[in-house]
Amino acid sequence: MNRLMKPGARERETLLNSGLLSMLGVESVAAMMEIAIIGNLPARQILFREGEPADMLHCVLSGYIRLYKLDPDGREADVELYGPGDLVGASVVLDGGRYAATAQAAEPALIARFDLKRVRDIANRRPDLAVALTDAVSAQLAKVFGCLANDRLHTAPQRVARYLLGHCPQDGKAVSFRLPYQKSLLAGKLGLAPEALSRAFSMLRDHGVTVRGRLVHIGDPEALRRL
Amino acid sequence: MNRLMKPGARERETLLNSGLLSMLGVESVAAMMEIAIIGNLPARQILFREGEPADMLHCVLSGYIRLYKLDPDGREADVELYGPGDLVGASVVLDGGRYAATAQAAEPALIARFDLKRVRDIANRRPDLAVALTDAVSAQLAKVFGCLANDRLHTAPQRVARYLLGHCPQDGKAVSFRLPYQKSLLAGKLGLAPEALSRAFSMLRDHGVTVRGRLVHIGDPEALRRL
DNA sequence: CGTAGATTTGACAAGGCTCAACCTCCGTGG
DNA sequence: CCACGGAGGTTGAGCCTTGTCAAATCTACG
Repeated sequence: MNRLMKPGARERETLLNSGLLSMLGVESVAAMMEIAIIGNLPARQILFREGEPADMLHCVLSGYIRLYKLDPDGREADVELYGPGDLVGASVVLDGGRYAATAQAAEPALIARFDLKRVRDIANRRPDLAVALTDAVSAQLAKVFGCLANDRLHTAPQRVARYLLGHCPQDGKAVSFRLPYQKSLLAGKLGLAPEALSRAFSMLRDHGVTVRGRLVHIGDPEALRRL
Repeated sequence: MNRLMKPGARERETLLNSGLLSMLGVESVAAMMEIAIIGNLPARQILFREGEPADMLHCVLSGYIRLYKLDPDGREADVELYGPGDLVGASVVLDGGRYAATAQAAEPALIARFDLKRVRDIANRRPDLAVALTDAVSAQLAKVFGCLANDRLHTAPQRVARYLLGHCPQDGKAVSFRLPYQKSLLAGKLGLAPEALSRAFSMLRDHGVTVRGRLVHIGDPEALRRL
């Protein structure tokens, strides 16, 4: 990890808007700020590995962090992709616990780190933090349930269509936007091989979806929804 | 729901050993006991449906509760299977939240219900409850991560082998045991069609696994692990 | 302008779902 | 006591989807 530091004005600002801190009272925010350490991760840097004793909680400030599990044979399966504001490693607020998966910076990223022991100390004193943590983890759980069901119920083109719809305004108008990360990352997030994602995109061409690089244009959101 | 009642001696005993209550101090246990309502569910009874406003937290005392999500077309995908001691619906300790999936008794079951508002009240006063909730939800999150990765990395026979190994003593000796529930439930839990589970079992016959009804015999756990 | 990395495409094979038939317990009622 | 019927489970056939490997392109950025 490069350049450890105390949060400066920029970082405090971002942290205040993060999923966790934004739910806290001023005193808990202050306590968390007190123990926050900002770190700058180069792309591909590992934050922690599956099975290691968990000693840190992380919050993404910018960039993306990929959470994945390894096969005995070395194959990887992504289980989550965290972006700005997300809590990483919340699956082990358990003390004495171990990380359930490996976390890696998918691109250069800025994160805040909190010593897990100290977080628990604060949580034991300040219920608002404990409750906010529960809420954060609950939300992640709900999201993963959705992902699991999505995997089991829908084909690749359907999953991609859903993903795209999730990034559209809900009115039925045509839209364009930029994918927030590489396609290979998106493929992993959706549980697909990159080739399958590519093929899914080309099938969606027949349904009004145009992709050039990271730029996506959706001609008819309603048509996508009908897939 | 049939026969609502205050917990009797039997139920208090079981509750005390549940994942959540066993981590609490005596006063929090008392507070939770105070608001617990015991309910008796016939098989197939729905506890709550996906999308409904969440107002209750549940804890399984006996039997199994299946958590699943529905497709627009009516197909179901199981996302979790809760047994005795497990917390159901923890994915929404969020206030104002909605249930993320539908919960149904897979067989006649006994459960404890807690009013979610009151649980939050207690959690706001007693950090040990808030922290215990976080731990419970974290553990579920870690489990689902495992499930998702398992789905994406392993074939049907491999998933079944892993499941069986998870129910063996870890020494390498041969063992027999009873499946805790029907095969169709197990299939859902593993993300398989019942036919696929059946075929997986028959492939595992070549690796020392014998299945008759719910009785499973594993001749050589080590061989299974090597799959 | 070149190179490393990212993406696409094609050919294949394997894996798992669906449908449909059959089988095996078991409990019920004649 | 036996036939019947239903639920759960197994088996077979065919098809669709997706992972894998290899090669061709493409793209970003130094």
